[in-house]
Amino acid sequence: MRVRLEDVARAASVSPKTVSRVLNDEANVTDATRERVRAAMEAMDYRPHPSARSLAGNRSFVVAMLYDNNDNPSSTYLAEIQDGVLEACDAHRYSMMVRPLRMRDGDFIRRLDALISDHHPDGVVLTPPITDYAPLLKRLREHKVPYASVSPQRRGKNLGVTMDEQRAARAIVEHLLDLGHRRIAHVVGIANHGASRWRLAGYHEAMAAAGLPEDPALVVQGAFTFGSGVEAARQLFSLRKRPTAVFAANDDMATGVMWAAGEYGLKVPHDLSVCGFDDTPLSRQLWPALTTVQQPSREMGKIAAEQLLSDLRSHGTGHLVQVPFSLQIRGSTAKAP
Amino acid sequence: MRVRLEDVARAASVSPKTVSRVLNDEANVTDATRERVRAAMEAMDYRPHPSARSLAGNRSFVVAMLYDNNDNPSSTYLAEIQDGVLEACDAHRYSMMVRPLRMRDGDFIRRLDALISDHHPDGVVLTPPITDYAPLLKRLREHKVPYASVSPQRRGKNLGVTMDEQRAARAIVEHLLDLGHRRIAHVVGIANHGASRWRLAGYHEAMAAAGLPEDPALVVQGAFTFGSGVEAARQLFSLRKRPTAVFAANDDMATGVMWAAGEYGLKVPHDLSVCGFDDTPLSRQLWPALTTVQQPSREMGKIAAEQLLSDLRSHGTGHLVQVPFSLQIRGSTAKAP
DNA sequence: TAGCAAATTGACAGCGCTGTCATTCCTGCC
DNA sequence: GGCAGGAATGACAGCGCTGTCAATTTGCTA
Repeated sequence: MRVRLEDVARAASVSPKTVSRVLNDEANVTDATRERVRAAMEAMDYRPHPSARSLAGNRSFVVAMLYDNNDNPSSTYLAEIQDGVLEACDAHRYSMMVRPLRMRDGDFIRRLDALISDHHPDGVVLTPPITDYAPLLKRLREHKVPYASVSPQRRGKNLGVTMDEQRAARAIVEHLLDLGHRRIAHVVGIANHGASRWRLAGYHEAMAAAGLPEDPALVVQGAFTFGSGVEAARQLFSLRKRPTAVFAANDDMATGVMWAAGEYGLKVPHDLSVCGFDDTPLSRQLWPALTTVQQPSREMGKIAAEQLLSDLRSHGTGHLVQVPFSLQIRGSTAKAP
Repeated sequence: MRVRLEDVARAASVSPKTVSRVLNDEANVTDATRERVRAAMEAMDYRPHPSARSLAGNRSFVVAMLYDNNDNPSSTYLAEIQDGVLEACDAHRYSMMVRPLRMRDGDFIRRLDALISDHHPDGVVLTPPITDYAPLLKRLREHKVPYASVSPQRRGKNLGVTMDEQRAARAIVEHLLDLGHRRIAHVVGIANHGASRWRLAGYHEAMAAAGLPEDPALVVQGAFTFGSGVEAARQLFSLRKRPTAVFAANDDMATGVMWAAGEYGLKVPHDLSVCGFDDTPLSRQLWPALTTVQQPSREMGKIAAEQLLSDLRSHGTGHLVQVPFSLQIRGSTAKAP
């Protein structure tokens, strides 16, 4: 039979309420008592019943991770964030609930309301690109459901985690500049995504800092997919003056660029340098391996969830954490021809 | 304030217990009463409190989806299954919990036990490759937690969903044979995975049926990844007598094969036909688009969850459903040179 | 039309915890 | 040594629902 809090209380010779206090890390328990209760819990392998805690304590121990599976960056990216969030939730004995929401759907808010009234999550983790969708944020605030974001566009006093993508993008373009490239193209991601904007801004910044004139033909729209990378590259390779390097806003598109290079008989990196962003597993499997920016997605998911949980525990302790990036210089970039 | 069952009862002039009966689709309620209660629920937008239901009814309304994120087929595949499972759970007002478990880790069973004692899932959905891991199944039975599987290797009286992958593999190889190919290679997936075995068996079957001699050099080991596809292809292209067609056990490896073809100056499909398996989004983005077998992963996840939920509701009503496959003949395969 | 079984409905306790508030146990200090 | 005041602990009700079983109504049969 299940071990209950009452059983632990009896074993530790205290009242159930005291065990509850220890369980919830509440104040006003002497160290000796706390230790005794802890030992009893341990010895009996006590597991609190989440539903009972939830019912009595008016909280759910559930964190919902919201994402947009329509307009999403890539399933690998989301899967990694999910893993990170899950790890953090696990560590704090929270459970994670995942929730696809399609921003473009009319019933977006209705589905959010349903999530909240059906499951009462204690908090929510938002992932790109829905970190900055105003109606969503408004609704969450109305329901008083705290949230933390992964790579939000607006950096306010909100919780979550970011990376300085603009500086990272600038750094990778500077790497190309250092290699002697001057005609450097950029394949942009989906418009309105923060990722697209920051990476483009970093590209502009690096080019401007190098005193290079902007050639609008070298900035091509993509959509974060392999296919869009192929198409963007075809446009670039059809120019009278081809670029000698392409910085794609993510690895999938960069892979598409490398693919298209093959079609045009361009050898990477001899004739063309290519770099991406994200450091997906794919980038290491390519040949040559892709120069890219490591974005620690899993870690970022974990941090976002931790900030949320910390803030749930004691309001005001959550922050917006910035994680460092690191360039992964690999075989796909080389001296300009 | 929250609408409670009691409020609905008052509005419908019945006892709380009767509302509960309607909520749980129990027998012995007159149609008139049932209707009246339903109307009241609707009018008041009543949402039962899952924790209260769970606590009183000794069930959790939670379905856990277990997967191996170490040795997994691909995150896209898992993400699609997850979406399907989630859809089914939502429809039945269950919540879904995801759970990575590493089969190769020593604490596999401990983590499973923790999942069960912490969250008490009413049922579990298993995904490849952990659908047939004996210690896992044993433990689930010991805990009396019902499970349904996606593509289990053993077809017993268990619940879940399958596709006749062997016949699908045979069909796609026959497609190559129809195009006049005789030297057809196969890139195998991770050993022990059902998917690898069935697809290989289908390949053998088709070749044998066509009366073609087996050339062991044409069967190369891969690992379901893009990179392993590239390497396998390099082996194949280094043979004195190259294959004219390659059937890779999944799309990622097929993409790798196409990539390697470029390295060797082989034009797809002119010099080499390539086909894959899964019909991932990637397969349509490639140029030429990949001939492959459509595996309706999302649908399969949904079906597996539905069978599980059906069986939870009334024991014995869940089945092992077989879904049809369909060949997606696209640009990557053509007449033998 | 009485009489009985089956169908329908309801009363009530209790699932395992936590919030509230009362009680007891310590301190330090005059 | 006695007492105020805060720290530690406990008693008890109740969170919102369902299981059990009792009460009532209904539908038949004789």
